[in-house]
Amino acid sequence: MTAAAIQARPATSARPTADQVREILIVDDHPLMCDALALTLKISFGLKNVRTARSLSAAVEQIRVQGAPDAVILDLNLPDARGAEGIVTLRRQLPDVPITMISADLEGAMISAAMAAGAQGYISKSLSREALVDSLRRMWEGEHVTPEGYCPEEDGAEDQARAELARRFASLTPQQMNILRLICKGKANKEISYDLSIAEATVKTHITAIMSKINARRRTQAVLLANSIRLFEAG
Amino acid sequence: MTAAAIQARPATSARPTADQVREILIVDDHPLMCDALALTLKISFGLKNVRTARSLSAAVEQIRVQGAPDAVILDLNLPDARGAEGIVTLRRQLPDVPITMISADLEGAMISAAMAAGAQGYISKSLSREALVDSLRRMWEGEHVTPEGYCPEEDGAEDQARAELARRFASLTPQQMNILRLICKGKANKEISYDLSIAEATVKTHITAIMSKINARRRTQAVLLANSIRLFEAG
DNA sequence: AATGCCATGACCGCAGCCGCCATTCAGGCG
DNA sequence: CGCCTGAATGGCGGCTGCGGTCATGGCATT
Repeated sequence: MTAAAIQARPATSARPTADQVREILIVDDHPLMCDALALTLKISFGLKNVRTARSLSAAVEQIRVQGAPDAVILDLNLPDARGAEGIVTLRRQLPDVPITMISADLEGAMISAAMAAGAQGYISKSLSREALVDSLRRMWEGEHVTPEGYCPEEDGAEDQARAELARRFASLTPQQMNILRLICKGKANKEISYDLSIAEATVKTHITAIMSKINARRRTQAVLLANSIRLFEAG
Repeated sequence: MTAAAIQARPATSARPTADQVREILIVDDHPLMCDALALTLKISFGLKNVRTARSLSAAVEQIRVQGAPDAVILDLNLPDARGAEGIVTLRRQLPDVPITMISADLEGAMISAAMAAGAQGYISKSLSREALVDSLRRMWEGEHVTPEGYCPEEDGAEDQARAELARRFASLTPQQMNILRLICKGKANKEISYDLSIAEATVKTHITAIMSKINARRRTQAVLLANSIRLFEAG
């Protein structure tokens, strides 16, 4: 499955190069960081088309309207998506586009979660311009890039299982993701139905679909699975 | 409640000293580490009474029979207790005894979890003899000792809330802890009853008691609370 | 006698599974 | 072009069984 996804990249060349990246999308709610990144990219890579979005939902909508970019830079902590949710969601729309995670938090567990979810790389917000540019170029050439201090702790099998799990979560529809998020806050079906202004019966139906997709039987298992790949961070 | 527990320390001196530590208990399933620690302690502190236990349950039983030691050194990964469970359990029996966590894993989140659960300090297994002895002495004098690279990220309020939560978990009875552990694996009541060879009705009663103690209403909330202080690590 | 832990069965509401319908969108075809 | 169709998504109510509460009792320690 993994190999197939990688080979699905349009075969303009056996090995992608950074030159192919013409249009990029930055998703970050922090305006300054957004501008700084955009400027750096324009200068260092000569990019003209740098798009930005302030939230995950805005990014999704923009991709739907304006089409797919050639690369994405994604903040870990967005107003509507903390944790791996952002990657998983964008992976649905952009199966072949390299997604770079950017964050101030360099905790090992978070990095592995992001990589397992399908990120092309993970870089620190406090990186120097040169290092940033270099990391991005390497990612756009197909390399997986992680911060220095991070050792992959690749058990192989375990990591692959988490990637498979991330793929399952990626198959959830937006509404299903909303409901799962509330489940993972410990809410009851009735509360969820009120929050989303739908009938409790509908909530249950969605939950059944979620369970089926992620291969869980009890809702507690769903919570555990979501937490195991850090789908939603504390909030 | 908190103040009472702290003041319960025998008022032999306003400020405890390392000299008061005469008898110590090491809880570790790794025989070599156990022996190495015991030897080091005997030499460096002149201790004669070094007791050992290979599992959490063995430690609990030994304390019940032989009485309380003056200090405890506790491995993070025991066969019957991974994560903060060990601290929480021993804290029940030994509210006034300094418990030192020892582990190879230096992840920040795990350290804060252990400290919030009531550990006196946290030291690495790969520490030099001098550093080890020094850290232990400082802990036994009342100081809270954490590894070098670790910054407490004390939000104060948040950390205090977690400590309060750990105290609540400490009030669980052994059987309740067993049941909570299985709940946190995503098991259904019927499965739990089978695993523990009791009636499902009994399981439910225990769960109600657990919920009441940790202030949760749905079982998913219980799972989230347990995970938030890393009561049980993956297994 | 009193307290704390464990265990049980009966009761009730919610969780999870079923079948069914409305809307939307993409594509095939007269 | 209009129409049909099928797949995907969101939505609903009913049924069964599990999850959570209550009242009760046995057993050990104090």
